[in-house]
Amino acid sequence: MNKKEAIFLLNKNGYKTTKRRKDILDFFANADGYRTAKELNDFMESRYEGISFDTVYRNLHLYHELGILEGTELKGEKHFRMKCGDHHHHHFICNDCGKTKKLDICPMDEVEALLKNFQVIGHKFEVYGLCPVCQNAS
Amino acid sequence: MNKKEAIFLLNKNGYKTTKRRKDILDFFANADGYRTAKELNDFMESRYEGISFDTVYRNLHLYHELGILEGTELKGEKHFRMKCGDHHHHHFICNDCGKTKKLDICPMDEVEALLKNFQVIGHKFEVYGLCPVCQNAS
DNA sequence: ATACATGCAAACAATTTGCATATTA
DNA sequence: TAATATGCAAATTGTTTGCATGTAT
Repeated sequence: MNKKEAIFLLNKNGYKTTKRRKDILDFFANADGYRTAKELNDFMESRYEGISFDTVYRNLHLYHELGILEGTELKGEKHFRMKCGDHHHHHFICNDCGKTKKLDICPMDEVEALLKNFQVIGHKFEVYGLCPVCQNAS
Repeated sequence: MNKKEAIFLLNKNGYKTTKRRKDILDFFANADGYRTAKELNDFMESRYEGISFDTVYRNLHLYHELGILEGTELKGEKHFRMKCGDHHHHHFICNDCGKTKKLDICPMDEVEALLKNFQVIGHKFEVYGLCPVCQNAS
């Protein structure tokens, strides 16, 4: 997902492209990894005098609903990143900077065979650690 | 982990075995799956007039710290279950009842090969869906 | 012009803390 | 009895809502 596609999705669903919404997309486009509502709000505060947390939350929720962002829970906090929608995959996620690396492995084929009488609806596979950059920093 | 081992761990670390703590262990021993703080509190309220949420939270936190319980985020809420400590594995988790089925597959061997310059610290692999019982119920 | 978006304030929910009292070892 | 656990009330944090005003289409 990139900014242009996201704006198309917004308009298609009857939502307006405001300056704030575009800046939120810029933030995630540059982030290249998982970010919290707080981090986004800090960024937005640096651009707008008196922006409020509700705008941040409302738009995070909207973007998540529209499939522009995907969310996960890291270290007890909700994190979001731009959804990468090409094909199914999982991520390595850096504990320090939140950046991600795509993992082109999915264990579900093997697993489904073990779950004959169970209805599988979804799954989560995430690997955590330190990326090369953050290893050197610490 | 069973109740006896948990109490041993409590004492070993200088914590006392109160009636409430034993009941919390009973709750998780019978649950056989993931439960929320709210569900535990409801159970405790049925046994104690005027028990307070802080006792529940404090003990969940303590048990988690001691490795008696393990936690995960399901449907936006923190859930806990008795830790099963024999050998490394993952779980199928029923979206309805929270019960789990052990999955004796771990995809990490394959994955580590992809992460040569990354320091892997942990991982999460969970499968969600409906167990046979809950499929019939709905 | 109309409908949607935002800021503000307030509400709400989940979780944590300080302190006096009660309980365990 | 000495140290830990609990209940209560209040504080903290994260998130959501109603409403008047502002802005995009």
